[in-house]
Amino acid sequence: MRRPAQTSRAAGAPARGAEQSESSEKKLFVDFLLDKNLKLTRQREAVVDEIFGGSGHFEAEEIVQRLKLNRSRVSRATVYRTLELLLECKLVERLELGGTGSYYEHVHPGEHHDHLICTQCGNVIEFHNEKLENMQAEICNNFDFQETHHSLRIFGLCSKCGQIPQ
Amino acid sequence: MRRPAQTSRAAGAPARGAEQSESSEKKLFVDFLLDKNLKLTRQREAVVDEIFGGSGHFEAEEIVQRLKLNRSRVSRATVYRTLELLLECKLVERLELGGTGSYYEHVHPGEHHDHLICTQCGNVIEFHNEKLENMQAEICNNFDFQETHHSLRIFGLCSKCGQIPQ
DNA sequence: ATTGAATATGAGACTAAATCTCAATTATAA
DNA sequence: TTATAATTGAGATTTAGTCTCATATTCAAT
Repeated sequence: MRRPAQTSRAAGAPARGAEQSESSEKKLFVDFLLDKNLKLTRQREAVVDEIFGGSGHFEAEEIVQRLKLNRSRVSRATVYRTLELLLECKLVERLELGGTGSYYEHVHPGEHHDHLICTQCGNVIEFHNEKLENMQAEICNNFDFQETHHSLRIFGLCSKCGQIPQ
Repeated sequence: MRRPAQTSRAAGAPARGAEQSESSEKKLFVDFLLDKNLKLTRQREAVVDEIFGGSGHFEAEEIVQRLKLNRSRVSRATVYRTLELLLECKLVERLELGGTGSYYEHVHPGEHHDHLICTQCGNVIEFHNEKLENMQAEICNNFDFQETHHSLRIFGLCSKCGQIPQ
């Protein structure tokens, strides 16, 4: 996986409709903060705006840099701390692409998806399959396991890379 | 996840029967080396013996230490390098438990399993579900994606931890 | 508006995990 | 035995992320 990873949006993981505005998601975050007696600071707001404003997956360091270039000054520590909060309230998911560090992605409420990861070109394809999700729920049930979140990653060669003889 | 992680073997991921001896798996590794014009060294053999001899999941550093204590001297670099080879020939799988580093586990040929990971006590439950695997294969097929491997992790509270009110 | 207390931040030190370097060593085929 | 390609080890280095703690900020109560 040499090239910087890109994201394709697949059927089943459609672009968010107009019924879910960015500000309503931001409100979810603000409510989450209130609920935990945490404060809405300039820095947290900047991080959230940056993440909700972008698309695809990103590294924590990328947010640090984007903030540095574009607008407010937010420290690395605060970016990581805010990402933790966003993970907790499920507006962001962590994604390990097989390399060393973690990627993150903004997820719209109730729109979880899984990933096909091309180990050749780095392309990441999102998909969602309800039957798969249901079966996982069933398995959890069998084990009396209370799921909070899950991650399914399928690694291999995408349609383009699969055609080139290895 | 505070305590050192432990592994439970669940139904569907049974203990290996007598029909698959450790030495036959070692032969798979040796053949893999030969096939790639790689050499069977004392160090590689020591790493493989250590891994095939143990059970459950482990960190790379753990193997470095176990080798240091028990028998031969093998450098950290060589342990990591040998793990890469074992991943490639699918005798070992990498497992990210949500913390910083990676875990590995010895997998017997054709016996892949997935994981339920308790974020409270660190317990890791293995499971295998053929229907789930088939559906994944179908999804790959739909995307013309050639899978090499996959990883499904379900995080949450195990039956014990789920009973304790949060 | 002011105040106070709890919460948050930033700079940079620190840690952990993994990779890299390259001179010296070793396995294997001829 | 020899040639050579592959391998190794020690430790430097990189990377990703966490931690510390003095200072600053938020926000509810006044």
